[in-house]
Amino acid sequence: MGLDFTWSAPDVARALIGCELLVDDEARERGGIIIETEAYARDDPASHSFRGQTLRNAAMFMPAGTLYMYQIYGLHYCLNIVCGNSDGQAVLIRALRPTKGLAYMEARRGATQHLTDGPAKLVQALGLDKTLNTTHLDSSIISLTPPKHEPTILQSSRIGVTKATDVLWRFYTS
DNA sequence: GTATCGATGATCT
DNA sequence: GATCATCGATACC
Repeated sequence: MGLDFTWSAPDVARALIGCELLVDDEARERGGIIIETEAYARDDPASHSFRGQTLRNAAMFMPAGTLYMYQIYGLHYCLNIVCGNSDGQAVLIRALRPTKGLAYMEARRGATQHLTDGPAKLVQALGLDKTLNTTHLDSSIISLTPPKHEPTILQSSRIGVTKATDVLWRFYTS
């Protein structure tokens, strides 16, 4: 069982809850348990892919498992994993529960609280940058480990979007 | 604890 | 010129 990124984005978003996401390069291993995700699809007014492929969202139309990192509000970066069949689907990683590399992440964030409780915060804490965009998970410094036991999954409408607010594609666990 | 608001710049219309 | 898949500071409860 586990997880197949060629699944639809909502299925992958649900399956990612409880997985441990670790980043390991020559500096330090750091990461945590994924506790919040959001799915975005092709025919989805809230998705970057809704109006078709552009330079920014090109990664979303690449094969499943490709990483999509974009800059938002001119300041922050967010991390997505592409799903489906090169058809404009992706899952936004919104929050982690830190498990490893606390000191590294505290240094990256300049704080000891709220290290990874937001999509841009976790990117900063993990020390990721836009060079990961369009690269593939399997050849990146990021690894994913499935949960030992399925966590309790809750869902809601997506955060910070004004379109398709009736779609319950935010998945999280307490 | 919640609410509001400004920062800041790439992207798209 | 408008729009952001956000965050942090501030004010208030």
